[in-house]
Amino acid sequence: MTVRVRIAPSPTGDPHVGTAYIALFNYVFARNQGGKFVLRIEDTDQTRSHPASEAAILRALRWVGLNWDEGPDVGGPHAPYRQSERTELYRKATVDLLGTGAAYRCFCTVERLDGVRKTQQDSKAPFVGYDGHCRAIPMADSVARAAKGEVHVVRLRTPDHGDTVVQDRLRGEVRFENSRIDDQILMKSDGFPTYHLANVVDDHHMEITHVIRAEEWLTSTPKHDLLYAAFGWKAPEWIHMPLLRNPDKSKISKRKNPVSLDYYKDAGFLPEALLNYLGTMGWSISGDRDHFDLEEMIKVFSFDRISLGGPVFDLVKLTAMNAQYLRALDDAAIVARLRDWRFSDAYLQRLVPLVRERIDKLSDFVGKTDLFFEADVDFAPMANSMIPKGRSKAETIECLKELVEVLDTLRDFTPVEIEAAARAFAEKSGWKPKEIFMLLRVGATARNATPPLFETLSVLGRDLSRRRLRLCLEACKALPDSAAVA
RNA sequence: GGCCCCAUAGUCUAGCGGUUAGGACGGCGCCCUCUCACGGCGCAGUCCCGGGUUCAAUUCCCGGUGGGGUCACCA
Repeated sequence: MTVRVRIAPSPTGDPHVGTAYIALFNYVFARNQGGKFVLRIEDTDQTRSHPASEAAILRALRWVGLNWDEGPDVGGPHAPYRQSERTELYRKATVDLLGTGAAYRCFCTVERLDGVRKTQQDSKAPFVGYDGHCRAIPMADSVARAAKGEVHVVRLRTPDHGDTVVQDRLRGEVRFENSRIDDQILMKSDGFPTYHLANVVDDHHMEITHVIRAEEWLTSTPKHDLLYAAFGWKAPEWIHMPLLRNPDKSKISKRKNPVSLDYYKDAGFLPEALLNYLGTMGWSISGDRDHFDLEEMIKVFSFDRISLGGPVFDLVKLTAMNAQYLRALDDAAIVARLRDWRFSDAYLQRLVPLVRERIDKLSDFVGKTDLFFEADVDFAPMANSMIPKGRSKAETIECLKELVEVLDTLRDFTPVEIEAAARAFAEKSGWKPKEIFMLLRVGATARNATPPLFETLSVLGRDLSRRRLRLCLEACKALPDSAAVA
């Protein structure tokens, strides 16, 4: 059997805890079965792919112990693994489908599509999706128009009647009415495939037998089954894992939960504790135990022990589990972990330039740099200085929210880039640069006096900065409305 | 809104027709102790509701309710 592990690197895409969660189950199942895994990198096109992000995701997965450099390994024969390097395959597949009539060219404009969708939504139609406008274009016309260079996409012709029954390993039969399945776009007008096409074509050529992915894909699975059928290929076994949730039960998101593996690393969580914790999300090793390591999980793994209620990712419980792992380490091991984490020469050398003028004795160092060695900081003592003079609580909250988004869009988290973005934001928002800088300082450090702001943010990194800004935002919300200083 | 998935304490879960409904986190209390932690012990707290099926439903079926997902030339 062969399983695939997908990673989707985007310009600012961080290694996501959800990616690790799904990767974990793929990894464990494959190792349990003595199977193989194929890594697939879903860089959709030139504008969105980002090599640095790709590397960061792989590094983070290795950090938690999911290592594709060892073991029953990456299926070399199926290279290349980047979607952007497999376009010829998708093109050929599309030609095949067009030839058999299983797919057709659609020349509709985006405007027309938007109009159709709006009409359907406004009239509360039971089906919202493509209306089949281009289905009836005769083959000869279709070919001629394409040859003339007319812009078009390629859609799958889905059946009008009957049902498509998806076999899900965890749920059994899941039935969908064909009349409600959209004529899915396979090939975009820019010549790149959609996920649906690339996914099916790659999984087939890479001889994937088991697809373990998140539940959010369940409703598009009938389209994938239909696509396999159109090609005359055998579909893999589908296994849809429950979705990790925020405390409010919605799908886990960075607005409500730290979601980047880099956050957990920076905050000083032990990778084996994080992995163990993820293993208890929707899966159990037995009735009275929740501590286990990767190898043990691999040895006894079974899908029969999956529970389908979406598990809430609970930082408090993760922290408790981490504490137990930490205590199980001997002193020397903890020293080694500390070194790797923040007490490396490399890290200290980043800190020293920031504080050398601020320390009169070596012993001042710890007091001046403590904010770099903390993860979540306490805003309670800052209650009186979070809201800038002359600004309202609501304004401050809104500003913090937008600042987080600004930081999220930065490609490299360098001081120069951060400063430029902060100044640009000040210009746009009508806040004075000084005000923005102070808000950023307080929000990211819970302190009024710090080393130079942009260098500080850069060293802290995107994930710690974001987390602290969010915590500050929450602390602001908890303030009485009268907290603003006149 | 249509479709799809799900439902055991606040949270993660065990259970797969008959159990005092088990474990973990969190909470509370006690013990240990120069403090604080750690550790140990204990307590409180759960089968969403309504119908069936059955001698017997947390467990099986149906309906409701609730939560979630999904309805893009994103993945």
